[in-house]
Amino acid sequence: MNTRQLLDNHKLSITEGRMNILDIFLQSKVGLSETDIGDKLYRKTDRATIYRTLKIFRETGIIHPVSTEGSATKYVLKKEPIEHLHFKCTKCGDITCLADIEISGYNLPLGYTKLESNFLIIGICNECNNQ
Amino acid sequence: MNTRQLLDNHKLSITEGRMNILDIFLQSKVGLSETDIGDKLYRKTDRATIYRTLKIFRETGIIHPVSTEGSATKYVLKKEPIEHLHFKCTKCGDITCLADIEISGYNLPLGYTKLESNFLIIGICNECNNQ
DNA sequence: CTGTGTGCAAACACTTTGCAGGTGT
DNA sequence: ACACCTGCAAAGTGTTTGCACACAG
Repeated sequence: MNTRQLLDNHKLSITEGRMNILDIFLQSKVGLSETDIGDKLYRKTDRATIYRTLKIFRETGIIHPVSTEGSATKYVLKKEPIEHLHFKCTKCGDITCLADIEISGYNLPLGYTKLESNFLIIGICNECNNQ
Repeated sequence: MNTRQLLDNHKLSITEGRMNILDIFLQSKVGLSETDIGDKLYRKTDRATIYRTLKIFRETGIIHPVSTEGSATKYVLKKEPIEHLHFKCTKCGDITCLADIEISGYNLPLGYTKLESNFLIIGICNECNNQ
């Protein structure tokens, strides 16, 4: 998936800054916060700009938040709309999508409407367990 | 459930401040943040104290966080250890436990260990839908 | 050319920390 | 009496906003 294409699909103008940030998401397997992104850009991009970009990416559905546990909000690229788990490792701090695990078998009470969902498991990841 | 008893069960010393805060949790059906609690105490209690109390209640397992979406962390009393849903209404902002809905039917990948979990649905609650 | 994106600076919201004095056991 | 709780003040993060200039379409 190409960054230009992705921005265009979501009707966003194509700027260098947005492509850089999108690139970082495309290359990351874990959830990213403003700070994570700023670091990877060697802080050459203003924080306000990154926050604004994250907001727009979120609103247009390019990314979605996976966790805010404890501190900054972390985001990942939006995958298929299947409900799936996110996993936060308390040792390394990384947040990953367990996209192959689908959640099912629940019904909301009468009168409730679902817009979004976020299923987070907190624990120790495979890599940290094998150390 | 009595506040004194509850604090004692968790080996916490019984102070007026803690009983007040615990009372508020016992009487609330929705998740509460520091600000929510401070307001209900007419801001007679220092913010730092409330934050410290929330931290201790969380560490001892009296309460657990249900959402931080957008802003302050909200907590509810810990119920049975069954995994259940939390629901955040985007209209009224309230967060409630859907304690009668149990989540099941998923397995973590090999090597992953679960410590905690937090399943949040975001949408419109029954009351807000009927307005 | 015109609207939108960006950097800078300031402000705001949420949370934590050190210290001195007060309270629970 | 001693440990722990609390208030106060300050500081530390995370995030948003107004404005002037720069850039994309």
